[in-house]
Amino acid sequence: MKISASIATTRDIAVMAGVNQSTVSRALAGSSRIGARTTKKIWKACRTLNFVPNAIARGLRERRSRTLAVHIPFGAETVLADPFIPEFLAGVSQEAGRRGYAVILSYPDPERCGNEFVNLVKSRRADGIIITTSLRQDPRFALLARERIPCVVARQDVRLGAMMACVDIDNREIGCDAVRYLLTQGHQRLGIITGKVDSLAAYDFLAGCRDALRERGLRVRDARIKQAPVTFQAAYEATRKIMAERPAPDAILANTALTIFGVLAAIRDAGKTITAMGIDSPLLRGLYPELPRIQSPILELGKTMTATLIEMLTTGRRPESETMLRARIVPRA
Amino acid sequence: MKISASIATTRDIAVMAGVNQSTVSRALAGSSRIGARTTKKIWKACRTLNFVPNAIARGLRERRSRTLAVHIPFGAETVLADPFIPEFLAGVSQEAGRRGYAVILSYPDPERCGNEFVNLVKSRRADGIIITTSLRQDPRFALLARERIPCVVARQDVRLGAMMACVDIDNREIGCDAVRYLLTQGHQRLGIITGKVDSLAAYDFLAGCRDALRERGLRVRDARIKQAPVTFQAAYEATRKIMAERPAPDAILANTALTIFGVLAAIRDAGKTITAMGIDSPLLRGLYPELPRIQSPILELGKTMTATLIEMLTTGRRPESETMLRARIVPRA
DNA sequence: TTGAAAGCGCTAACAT
DNA sequence: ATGTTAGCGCTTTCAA
Repeated sequence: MKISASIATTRDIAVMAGVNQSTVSRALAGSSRIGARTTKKIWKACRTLNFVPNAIARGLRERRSRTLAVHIPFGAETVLADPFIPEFLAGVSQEAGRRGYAVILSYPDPERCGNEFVNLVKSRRADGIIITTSLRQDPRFALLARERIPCVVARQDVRLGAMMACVDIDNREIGCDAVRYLLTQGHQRLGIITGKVDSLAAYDFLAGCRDALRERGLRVRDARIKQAPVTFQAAYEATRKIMAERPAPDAILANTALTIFGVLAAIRDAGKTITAMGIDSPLLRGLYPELPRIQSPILELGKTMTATLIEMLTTGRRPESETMLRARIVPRA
Repeated sequence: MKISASIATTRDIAVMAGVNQSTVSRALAGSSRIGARTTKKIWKACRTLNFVPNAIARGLRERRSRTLAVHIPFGAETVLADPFIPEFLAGVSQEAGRRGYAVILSYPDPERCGNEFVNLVKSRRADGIIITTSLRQDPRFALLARERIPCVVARQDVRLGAMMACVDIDNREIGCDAVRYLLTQGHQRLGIITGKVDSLAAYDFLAGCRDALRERGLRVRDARIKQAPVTFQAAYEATRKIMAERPAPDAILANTALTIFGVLAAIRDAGKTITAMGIDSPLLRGLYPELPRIQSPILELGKTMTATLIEMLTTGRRPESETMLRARIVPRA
């Protein structure tokens, strides 16, 4: 019985197949100029020895690890509850796996510095970074540009470094489409709950809302707009305040998967029946199937960011333009 | 201006500090027998050259990558929505980071085979695996044992391999405590919604429920027990069925963070006011602050599994016993 | 206390 | 079509 089934090296394969070690390497890499007979012998040896190539050795030699890091720099409370995260990670993981890349997870540790994620690349553990921050003027971006870290980011108001690409969901369009939809449905006085303005997502979303309001000849200040942290509690409180204003809103719009639940709870507790519209999630769909929703392509976002990063790592150049993903409005049932 | 700030090697440091490359290596490893003056020079050179050690090279030499993989083998729909995941990953990531380990994410790709996670270790990308499956008789376990993969798993009914350790939340205790609590509160006819029996979590949870029922002299069949997939819809339907039975239940208990919402929706739609009790989450706490809840130590589970795996990798031996984490009952507000 | 040298397992340039 | 050889950047004997 074999003691250990997994320490076979290309050398062992070479010995068993009676060829040179570099021939093994070539055969496994799919080089064309290898004899059919030799190839067969090599593959057989691989199977019997249960060979799996040592990715570390390959990485050292090739100077890349075929691994990418995904950094999720939210505040602690959001990180633990946002339904965005599992779906996004699944997208990243699937696309990376399909292309032979592994994924390193880089959560921020609230206790620590928070910039170690660049070291994942500098230490060659990862070839590039996917970073989901939505902060405006995030200091991380200067760092990434300065260190020349290949990365894909959500759209930013900063100049992109040479190895930075942009993929995002078009939040401005979301805001615009959502407001248009609600107005079309006959709603007159909208309440809008967004994250704080230091979030680019909230900023863009609001800009889109304003576009749609103006388009209909409505003054922006006719809408009740509240900016609150992306937590259940904050959204709840903001909604209560909006509902207390006169004239009272007849529809409320929220721009994150989490806050819409705070909105709904506040509406319920006030005993009102106001239409609420928010980002779709399995839970929202289940709890309030009748409500209109914004379907954000989170899985696709993860996949596209990943594909873009790998493309950039492969070609060595960043794409000419940003990629903007479209969300979809799911009308009231 | 430096073209690239991050390709410095120990050799470069050595040249700059005027010492041998191996001296640099020793100094950085914190070897005691290095002159104070030399150490100082080396550190200075590291700072000016912006040195970050190449983890790949070190991994090749040390034959370990100081990286661990976390594998999340749920069904697709659950993976995308389960609030368990972000919190668990945060726990893993924090503990790993604190100990100088990186974390590789291994989601299953529904399209693919699903056993590639063992290759993460065989290819030396990871030193060990954290695996969160809760399936009874999961075939993965035989595989992990056969391949001698160091891993930490949730408690299983299988014999553990030499390098397998167990850390789990005590689901039996949860079931027992929850039923006891509801009975103490004066509820007489419990409905219980769990995942399917092929889930060990559901199995143990039910066993605990039975313990508590018997303890009070109640027959198990007096409780309405429904086993449904861990999805919103399934829980909703199961709850409707339970509520239709006679005598009708006066409290319903659910054992996952997701299903409780299906239960609550069904109760709401039926226009009843039945107590529901489920696993705590920020959303549940926000939406129904008055309900009793089961507080599962998910973050701690992630941390403990990680600590256990690293301990095992360091010592080379698995711990003598399983670790069981306790959940806490949060009473009705 | 430090230097010299070997080698982890792989790829690739150069020979044959 | 295949063999030879030289490293990738680090840790770790073995000498001095």
